[in-house]
Parts: sequence; C-alpha cells; structure tokens
Amino acid sequence: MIRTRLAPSPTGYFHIGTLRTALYCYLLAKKNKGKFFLRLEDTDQKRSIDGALENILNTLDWAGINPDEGVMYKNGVVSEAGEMGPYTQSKRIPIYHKYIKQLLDKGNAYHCFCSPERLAKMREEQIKNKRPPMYDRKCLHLSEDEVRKAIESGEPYVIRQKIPRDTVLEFEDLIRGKVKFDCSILDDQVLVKSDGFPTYHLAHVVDDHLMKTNPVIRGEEWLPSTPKHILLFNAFGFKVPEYAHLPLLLNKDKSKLSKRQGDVAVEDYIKKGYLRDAIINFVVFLGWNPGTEQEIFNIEELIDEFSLDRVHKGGAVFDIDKLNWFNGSYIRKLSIEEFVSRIKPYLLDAGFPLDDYPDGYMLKASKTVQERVKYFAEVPDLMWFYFNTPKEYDGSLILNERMKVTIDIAKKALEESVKLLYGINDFSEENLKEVLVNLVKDIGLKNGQVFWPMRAALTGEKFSPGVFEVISVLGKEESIKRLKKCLEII
RNA sequence: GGUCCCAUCGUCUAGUGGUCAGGACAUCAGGUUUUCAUCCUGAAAACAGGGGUUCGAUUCCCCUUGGGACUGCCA
Repeated sequence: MIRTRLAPSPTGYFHIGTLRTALYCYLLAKKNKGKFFLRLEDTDQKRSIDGALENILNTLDWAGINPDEGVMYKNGVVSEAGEMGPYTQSKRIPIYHKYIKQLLDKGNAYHCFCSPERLAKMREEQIKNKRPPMYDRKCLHLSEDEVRKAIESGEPYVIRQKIPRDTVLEFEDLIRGKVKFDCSILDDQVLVKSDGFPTYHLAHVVDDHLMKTNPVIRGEEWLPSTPKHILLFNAFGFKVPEYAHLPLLLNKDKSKLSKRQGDVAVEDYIKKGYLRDAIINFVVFLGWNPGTEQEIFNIEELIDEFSLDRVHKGGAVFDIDKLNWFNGSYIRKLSIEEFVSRIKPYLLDAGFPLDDYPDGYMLKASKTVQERVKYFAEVPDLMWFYFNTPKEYDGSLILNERMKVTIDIAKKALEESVKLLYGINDFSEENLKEVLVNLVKDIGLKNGQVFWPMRAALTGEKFSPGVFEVISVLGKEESIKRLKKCLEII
C-alpha cells in the first residue's frame, strides 16, 4: 500500500517546491490507489506563523490536491480526518516522549545540559581549527545520578541521539540508487529540544512509522540526514521506509530556489494570474517527464503517466519563460466567456470603470487580446485604451520610418480615414477591413502607411491589436473622436 | 573545511554500447500580417575534461573539474 504524505511547516508562504513535492506525492498515491495525507510539522514554536496553515490548505485546495487523511478543512473549519492522528505534531508531544524514553532506556539517546552559549563557542572554535563542527559528547559521560539531579534541579536540557560511530550505512534511494554514509562523522543530533518539542528527525521517524508512510518523498536537502533517520528506525526496531529524495528546484544561478531571486510562493503566481493547470503542468515537468514528446497534460493524464523512476536526479532551474509559454497556451484555450471572467478582476483592480460600458463591449475587447496574454496581471496594460483615451501622441509613435509613415502621410491617412468612417455604419471587422483597404488603394498609399498611424492614434501604443479590431470595438463615435484629436495634435 | 548528491543545446529534457544525439521553451531568419502577438516553416545551439573497459562509448568504471545540498535546541 502506497501511503504518501506532505509534511509542511506553518512558517509562511507555500513554496513552489512544496507544490511539486505535493504533486508527486499525490500523483503517486492516486496512480497506485494509495492514500495521500497531510501532516502539519509545527514543532518550531518560534517560526510558526498565524494563518500559514490556512494558506497551505487553501493552496492545496486551489491546486485540487485533496488529502485523503490528515489536516484538512471540514465545512470551512480546520480539522483532521483519519485513523492515525493526530496529524498535527504539536498535538503528539506525549507520543514523542513515550518513544524517546525507549531510546533513553536502550542507550541510543542521552540527556545534554550544555548551554547554547557553550555549544556556539565550541562550534566556533572547531570551525576556526578547520574541524567539522560536532557536539563533543561532554554530557554523554554523565552518570545516571548526575543526570537525575540536574533534571530535578530544573536545569534545561535537550536529548541527543547517540550515533554509533563505527557503522557504515548504505541504503537504496528510489531516485538515486545506492547511497553510502560513514557514521563516524555524524553529529549527535538533538532529538528533543529544551522546550520538550521534538526536532524534525525524531518526529519524522516516529510519525512516518506510526502513520505507515511509504515511500517517504521529500527534497534532496534531507539526503545528508537520512542516515540519522535510518539509525533511529533501527534503534526503535521499526521497519525503514523507502525514500525518494527529489532534486532541488533552482534559481537561474543554480542555487536553491529562493525568495531573493524572484517569486517562489505559489500565491505570487496565482496573484499574477497564472492558471492552475498551467502551473501544475509546468511544475510537474521540473524533474519529471513521461518519456514521450507530449508536453501538455491535465491532472488525470498525469496520474496515469506518473512514476518515480522517471524522476531526474539533477536539480532543475525554474524557467519563467517556459511557465509563460505553458500559461499562454492554456489561456488561448479558454472560452472567451471564461477568459473575460478571469481578467475582469484585474481590470477592476486597475480602476477601469467596466460598468460604464455596454454589454458585449468587454467581450469584444477581450477577444482582441486573448492570444497575446501570458498572464492575467498584464491585461490592464494590454487593454487600457479600451477604457481610456490616449492623452498624448509623440511623433515617434505616429510616424514610422520602416513603414514609411512621414508627417504628411500620417495626416493624409488620418484625414481620409475620418472622412470614410463618417460615411459608414457597418463597423464589423470584415466591413472595416474591406472599406479601409479600398481607401488605401484609392489614395495611393501602402497598407502600413495608413494603418500604422491610425492604430497608433487609436491606441496610443506601439504594439496593440489590429486597427480593424480596435475600431470595431471602439465604435464609430469614439474612433473618429480619437483620430481627429490626434490630427489636431500632430 | 568535511560529508553527500549531481553533470546532454542558454533552460526543461529524450537517450540506457552502434542515433545525422530527438523534442519543447528561449533566440535568430522567413512566411502570414498595418505593428505586436498568434499561427506555419526553417536555422543556430549540447554529450565538462582525462583515463580506462569494449570491435565500438553520451551511455559502464575511475580520476579531475564544475555546480549544489547539508554541516542549528529550523524544517
């Protein structure tokens, strides 16, 4: 039975790498008719942030990744479901204490009363002397009596894992194959902090055993501490789960994907107007591929195709250009109604008075930009002239050397087109095209010499949808008004 | 510094001993077109280096180099 889990900490935003891990876990579970559950790793009281859990739940919900068990919403309220709970680590403290006692009794762990200050100083000196920073086991040699007395007198302490330093450990990673470690350089890791909370290491081993997680899918940054975890599983007499360590997501400079170099929070991309399916499609392909040349996949297809043995070992650079391409291609597939309803909030947000325009105006205007949108947040910049009049025209906009638009030609084009538009009433794109193309012929100019200055006058932009489209949207009155205004200015 | 992981076009990747090293994004050129975008066509672009093994290595092994992660009472 495949049981995968996502185990995020409520420490802030939802990282794009966490989304990928969630996706892989979810896909694998669904494909194998297994279970996917959510466990909250809130053992660091200092770093826990209010609202972070809701953010995790909301993001997962947005992505359509619904856990079968664990922490989830029930009627809009955060709650838990499943047989193996609680799924919130802060509610499992007694469980960890029960298990750590076993370790203490067996001599696989010991109390340590060293102060953070002493530890810091020790570490500093070790680094200075080019020695690996490691705990010096000062407290390992305390007698039972000394330990008892210290505890009774209320001295703060942590509990450390006693690493059997004479072992060499080998394990088979599902993605990387054989990985070998020499335990002699492993540090006596803290398992229980002085506040009584477990560290990740203890919590991972106890919980993933109790919750029957298999395989454990997590980021590559955990690979170096895996031997400690295996030692712990062994010390408890638990069966060691299978591990799949996922390659890292990277910045452009190949360092671990981080906030400093762009957006790493899923919510940032949602805000910018990236489509869920595009983000999922893109993110899944960072480190995995189906082995065919198909690139566009929906979630159902991903469930069918996904397998861990096609996951890469090397890290993958997060390439925004490719995301934009995925997103643009998904946007172009949207129905126009869907497209309109998606971009409305962005237009409203930009302050455009959408309500002042007749029904159908939005629809028509939107149609002209759908194929050029990469993400919704750029829509206001693409459509502003449908809701505002261009204020100024400078020569470099109306004139165009390459199109051979001189000031005289621009004037003539605008004058003639105004005259023409006065005389017609069919403002469909098709008719506009027909009459304007004829006009060009009649006055002996080239298409670009007439259409470029018109389009520029109408939109105030160097790049925009075509003249016929724009006039058709703007209508007779507004189009003529803008063309005349431009004529006055130049 | 130490340990571990990784290494095919700029980027995401296919490839599992014999391929003209394939695709996609990005780039460039051409076409469609009033501009941009879309769409179509095409081009340029990679096996990090050195040793082995082998009739033959991108592919297997070793070394070097490069990159990364970890090295917390964070996860």
